[in-house]
Amino acid sequence: MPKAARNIGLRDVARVAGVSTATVSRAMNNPETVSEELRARIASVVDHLGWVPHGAARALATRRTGTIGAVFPTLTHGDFARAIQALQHELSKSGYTLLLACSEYNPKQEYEQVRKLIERGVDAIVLVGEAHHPDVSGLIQKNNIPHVNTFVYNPETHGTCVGPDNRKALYKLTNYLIELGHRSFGIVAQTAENNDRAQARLDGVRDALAEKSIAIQPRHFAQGHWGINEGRQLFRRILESKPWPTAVLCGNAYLSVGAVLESQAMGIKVPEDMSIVGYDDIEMMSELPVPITTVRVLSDEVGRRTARLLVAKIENKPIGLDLECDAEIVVRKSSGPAKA
Amino acid sequence: MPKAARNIGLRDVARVAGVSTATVSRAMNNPETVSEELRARIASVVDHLGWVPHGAARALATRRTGTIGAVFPTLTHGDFARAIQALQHELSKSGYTLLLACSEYNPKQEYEQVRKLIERGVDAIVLVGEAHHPDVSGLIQKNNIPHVNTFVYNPETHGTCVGPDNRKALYKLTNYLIELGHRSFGIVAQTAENNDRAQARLDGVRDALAEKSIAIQPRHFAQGHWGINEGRQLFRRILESKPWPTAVLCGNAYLSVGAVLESQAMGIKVPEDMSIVGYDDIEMMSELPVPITTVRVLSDEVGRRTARLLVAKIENKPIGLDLECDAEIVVRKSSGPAKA
DNA sequence: TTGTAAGCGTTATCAT
DNA sequence: ATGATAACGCTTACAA
Repeated sequence: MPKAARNIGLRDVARVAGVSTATVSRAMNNPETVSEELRARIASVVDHLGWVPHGAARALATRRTGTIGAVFPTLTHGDFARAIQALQHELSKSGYTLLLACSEYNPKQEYEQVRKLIERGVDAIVLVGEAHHPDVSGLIQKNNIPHVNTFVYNPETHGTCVGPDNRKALYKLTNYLIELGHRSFGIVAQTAENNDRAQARLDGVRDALAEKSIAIQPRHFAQGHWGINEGRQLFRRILESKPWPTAVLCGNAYLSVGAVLESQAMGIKVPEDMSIVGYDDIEMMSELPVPITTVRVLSDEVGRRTARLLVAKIENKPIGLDLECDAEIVVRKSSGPAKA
Repeated sequence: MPKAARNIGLRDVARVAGVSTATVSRAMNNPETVSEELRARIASVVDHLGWVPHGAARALATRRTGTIGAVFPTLTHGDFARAIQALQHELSKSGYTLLLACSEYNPKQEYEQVRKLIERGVDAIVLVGEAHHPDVSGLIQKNNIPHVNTFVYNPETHGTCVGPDNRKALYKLTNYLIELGHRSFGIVAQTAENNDRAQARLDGVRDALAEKSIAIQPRHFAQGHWGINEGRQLFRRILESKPWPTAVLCGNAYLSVGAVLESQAMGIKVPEDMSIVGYDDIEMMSELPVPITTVRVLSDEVGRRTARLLVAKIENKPIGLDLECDAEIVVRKSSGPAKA
């Protein structure tokens, strides 16, 4: 147990200022209901004593903590990091603070984190994706906590999600390649395990191909996680035997960077011999010798809108906000017409 | 104001289980002091009622929140993100949660964030660097909160910092280049404004050069922030007029990637015509066609050790831990002997 | 406009 | 081993 150093409290301020505790409290939270004179006197005492209100006590009394909980799969992906930063920035404008946790793509861990966050009394919860541990939604419901699923948009669950429509995005991207004449595709996919967004993107590709009766050969399909080196390996595996696909779709930014770097190392001409496209837009993709065609989602925008949506929910205000974020195809040099 | 839905509380559990509130509390926090029978009965009631303890109330009673506050300049730099993730992971093992804020390299904002964190009752605080707003240390001291400065190591402030010795790291790196015969240096520096680590690194370079009476020509010194594109521009600016330096030191990973990509675009042979080195090690640096020599700091390790140090401080345990993190020079193809 | 006093949901100190 | 009960520091009816 820590020392018993009685700290400065509201009562001390009240005593020194010669007013009641209620007045000090009001002076802090509803200044307009306190006479100017007292307000000034109290302010100076607060300053002089260096009093910092005790959040837990306030939380206990108001039943609100001013704290928002977020569980992200990882913080090291640039898009999540940007979203978190924007989320944090926007929330702090409204006086909220971010309580951050990390699930490491593990649903059980996500559940535990959510539980902990609720215990900490968060006023709302932010998650990524719509696929969660079966008990998560029950937990959130039971405690009656506003929540938002990010990086997904699903018309059927409107109002609870903010992000791009992953399926639609890759449906569009695939059709763009089909229009360029491509008929043979390779996929360097991000594993869809515990990742409904990756799954949705894969579905988008498959839907688009199915409409043209194009099938993907098993040997042209490779799955991995994340990382330039992994992208290289998977890309190489797809090209193990000929004939090669004329277009390769990559599941995320880093996989696509790896694929393009490997293609260069192998002496493949991109896009003349082969088109390579990615998902997500990180700076590197436009700076490489062969800039990479990709889908750009403004992650900061996801974060910002999530923040606004949350605040609206917490404060029971109307949601005047478009919850579907654009997923724009950015055409760069790595894609072109299919080789004749 | 939110609805008044009286929630399930400790008293409800006590009532249903037919014991006192004190016993329930004990059963939760010191199970060994409660008879097996009651413990089981209480556990089942807790489960059945779906009771989640109220953190704020607990915090009010114990004067501890189980929450650690951290203020980082940004979350989008890979090294910070990794450190935060490791920090979070390690802290959660000991039952702590991370309250995260972002200063955006703005000291005043950092101060505000620290203040807010203290108000939220954090048990300890994590900052980056040792240069803070003048009032920060007073605030922390006054509230008697354990704190750690990360990504710095300074023997003079031992026990309050965890990280690499930035000055020493670049002193070593510079000497490595000097030993390769380089005498004319260019610097693509990270601006040192509000960034004592960048300053320390710059000092390391200058100290090493000064020992050999080497001066840097003003036109060979460029300063920027972060980003591949910025690295390109600054690199190009340094090469505006001849003679060129034979070695270019870059202030961070992205600046060095930009420099190397630009050197390739300009047809400069690296390392034959020029050596280029960076600081920090991100995956891309080893995957580029010309892998980049750099200084590797294990940011996860910084995060992990910070967590352990904090927990030790909070719980008044001895610190059995090396607080200086290695900064290892990783030699790759981008550096070599100076051109004759 | 200001003061009084009853909570808010736990923990911890006493007794028993 | 268990129970009563006083904190913990603030907010907020309700009274004045």
